[in-house]
Amino acid sequence: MSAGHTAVTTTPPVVSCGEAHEDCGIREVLDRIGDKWSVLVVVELAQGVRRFRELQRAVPGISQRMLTLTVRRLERDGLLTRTVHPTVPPQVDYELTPIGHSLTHLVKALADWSAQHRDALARARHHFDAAHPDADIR
Amino acid sequence: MSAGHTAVTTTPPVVSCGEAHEDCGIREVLDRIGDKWSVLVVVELAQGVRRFRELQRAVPGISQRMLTLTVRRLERDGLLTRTVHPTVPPQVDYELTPIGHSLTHLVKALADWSAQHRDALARARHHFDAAHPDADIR
DNA sequence: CTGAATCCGGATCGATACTG
DNA sequence: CAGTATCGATCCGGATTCAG
Repeated sequence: MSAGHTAVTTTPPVVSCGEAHEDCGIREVLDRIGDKWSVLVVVELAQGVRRFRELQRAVPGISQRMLTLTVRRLERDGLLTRTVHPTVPPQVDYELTPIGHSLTHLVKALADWSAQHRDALARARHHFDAAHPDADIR
Repeated sequence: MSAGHTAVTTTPPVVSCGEAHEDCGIREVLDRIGDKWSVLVVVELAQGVRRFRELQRAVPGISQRMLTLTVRRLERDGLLTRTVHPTVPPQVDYELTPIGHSLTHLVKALADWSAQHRDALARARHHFDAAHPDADIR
């Protein structure tokens, strides 16, 4: 056990993945809802049952392909149910499961945080860009 | 087990982006912390001040390039500060700003949700994969 | 209406080598 | 130690077309 230098770390650990950062499970969540469309679909479904077209209209910009993939993945993870009505023309209803609904609370926390710090973030970014005109960050 | 669903018909709109889904600001947040490494870096920095190498060791798997890009972006958004000590060899300290710290609460919510539903998600996925062996979702 | 299949451009990420 | 630069693989996502 080589002593080495003792790092100064006395900060109230709001988050700590057990002892090691070990990922916790944060990555798991973000891998699921961190994509471009999942949360938007979840937000819309938080309002109630939606059909495929309704979802597509409610989430402007999403392509059929992406909507299909998104709802399929959400279904796979048990966050929503997919109900096919054997009618013609076909009708498919999507609805959040209880777990999916519990996720909306998380999304709300995200939205709240965003609303609260949006201005500060924008200012910080503007300040940084002014100080580093030729930064290749973005 | 009480039979019959207790008809949660009227679900309280936990999240709703005003009238239109209009994105709220959820996408903004996810565009920032939804990437592969940001939250892991934030989690590590939640423990205290860290140097570049310390961060890299604390987040196994991250490359120098990705760590550099990640901390630069976080700095740009005002989530952390970067302090260069004019010593030799060079030493650079990274530390969360108050805003960055406030983000850790959000991350904790994510971790909690993940821990709480991880099993259910895994079961749902397993069940789905068994029912759809040839689904091209993943 | 709902969705599958295909093609393709861009973004992301990792590995490696080099610098101060 | 703390980066920067370059390259290539991979993935994500959009547009289009076809099908039940």
